[in-house]
Amino acid sequence: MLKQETLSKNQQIVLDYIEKVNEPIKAYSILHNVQKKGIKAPLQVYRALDKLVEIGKIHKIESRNAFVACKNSNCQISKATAFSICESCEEVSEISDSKLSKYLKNFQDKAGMKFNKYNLEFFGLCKKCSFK
Amino acid sequence: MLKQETLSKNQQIVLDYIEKVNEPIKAYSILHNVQKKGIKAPLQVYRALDKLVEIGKIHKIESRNAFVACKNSNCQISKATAFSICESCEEVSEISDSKLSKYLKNFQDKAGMKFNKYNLEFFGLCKKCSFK
DNA sequence: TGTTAATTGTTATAATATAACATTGTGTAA
DNA sequence: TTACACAATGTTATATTATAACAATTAACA
Repeated sequence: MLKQETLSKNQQIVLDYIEKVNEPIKAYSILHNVQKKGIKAPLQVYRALDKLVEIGKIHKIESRNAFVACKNSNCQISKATAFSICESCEEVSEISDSKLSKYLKNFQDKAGMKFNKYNLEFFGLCKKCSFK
Repeated sequence: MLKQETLSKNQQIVLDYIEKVNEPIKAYSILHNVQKKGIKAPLQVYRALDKLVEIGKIHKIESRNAFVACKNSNCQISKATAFSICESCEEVSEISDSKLSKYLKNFQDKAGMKFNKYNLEFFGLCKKCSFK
């Protein structure tokens, strides 16, 4: 079988919802919100999430156990992710900085380990929150 | 009250164990292993973990929900963490690379957000596993 | 010594995620 | 077009990770 070109029903339902809310959202929150579409159980959501992460349509914000839609149209950098996270309002935005990604992709640790993936999460206060 | 200089009893028990195992370990695994020391409940472990993370004695590997002792003696960089993670054997090592940390500390995103903390996790195969 | 904050102990429960198994759908090649 | 292989689905149960709430105790220090 060739690499899947179209999403399955559940995958599409979950992706549609994540793209609609446009902010990090948790698995059980997704579940509550797609039940009207016929998805009834956590596993149905988690399986869709797994696949969507795998193909780069969404990313997991590890420190928050939440998922966001990928903002890099064609998802070429799904194995090289960076986010900024406001510790006050929890706003998350994906960082697309070619210098940063180039730097990290080429990073070699002292043990000579070759990386094929990384995830970077920055924490701080967003502009709005830093003036409060 | 001044900043705490000595660890509390539970904090010390948990830290001792984490330092002894010398690899990432999960909260409930810690719990099982320190029950002989009188720690009975998850909360006792989680509270110790929270404090130890806060003061930089340990770090959380977010993608694995596991905790490791900090390798940087005086823990000055506890707000700037980087790890390499082998996706095969799950070996984790802390990266201490002053160029990398300098680069990331000074990174400015396009929204002008000022960061006070970051966590970076690299994934790949360690030397041993890449020859299997 | 009185006050405040940190820590502890304890029970219960919330939140996140996977196991196991039976069934159905889909692409492709004989 | 049938048979195969694999992906996806549906379902129930359960595992794993983490916090809420509240009472009691301990430690620092003005």
